[in-house]
Amino acid sequence: MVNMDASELSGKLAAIASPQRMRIIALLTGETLHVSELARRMEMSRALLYMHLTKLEEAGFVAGHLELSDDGKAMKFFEVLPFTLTVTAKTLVGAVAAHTESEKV
Amino acid sequence: MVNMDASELSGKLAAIASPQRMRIIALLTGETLHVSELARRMEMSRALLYMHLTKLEEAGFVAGHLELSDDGKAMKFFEVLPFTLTVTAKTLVGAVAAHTESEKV
DNA sequence: CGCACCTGTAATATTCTGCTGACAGGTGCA
DNA sequence: TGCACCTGTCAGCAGAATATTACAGGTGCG
Repeated sequence: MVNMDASELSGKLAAIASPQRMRIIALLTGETLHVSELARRMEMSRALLYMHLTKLEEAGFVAGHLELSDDGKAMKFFEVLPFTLTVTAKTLVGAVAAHTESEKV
Repeated sequence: MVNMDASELSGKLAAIASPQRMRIIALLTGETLHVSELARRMEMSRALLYMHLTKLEEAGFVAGHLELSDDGKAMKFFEVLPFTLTVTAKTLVGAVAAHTESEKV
């Protein structure tokens, strides 16, 4: 991931910019939880949580995988993927340049 | 700026997450421009540009100052402020903690 | 069987952003 | 006086993001 495209960078930043999603990552840091449990701790509906998790997963911040518990119940666990995102003016210049570059058909 | 509050961090990220605003910073990097000129290069209305500039200024990425041109016309110039924004899972944990902390009345 | 868990999604309402067009005001110059 | 520049703001609208409710499906347990 040497040079990030403007839209890609924008996607990542937007995904992480939401306070709710920041909380999700904070909760999942150090501890992997399944969706329902996470929903309880976040005090939000599962439907809404799915929306947030999808965005985080698309941006590459978290990963989910289905697991069978001891008593045979299917549970989807989510974990945070290690990441470091650094943004400077220079980064942005590069991203914008890479973007307009890719538009040259 | 040792520890950033969750809402503050969210504000900064949201401000910089927009492709349009990324372009603005890219254009202003190395060269300070006045509003009307910037609007022409961005190919957008001044009203819209003001909205973007306001967000960027509130987030601390750019700064604007009024200047008198040689022929006495008032022109508002904008420049990018040097910044480095690094986000990791740890950063977010700290931001969220700082935020809930500040809510303890 | 009924109950308590779980996953997943569709339809819907609500709130936030981005954007346009129009306005009011200022200066210099022919 | 009229034109070409500039700054600054407000009303309004379309679309995106956010959030809720409601549904359909599955498993184990008493």
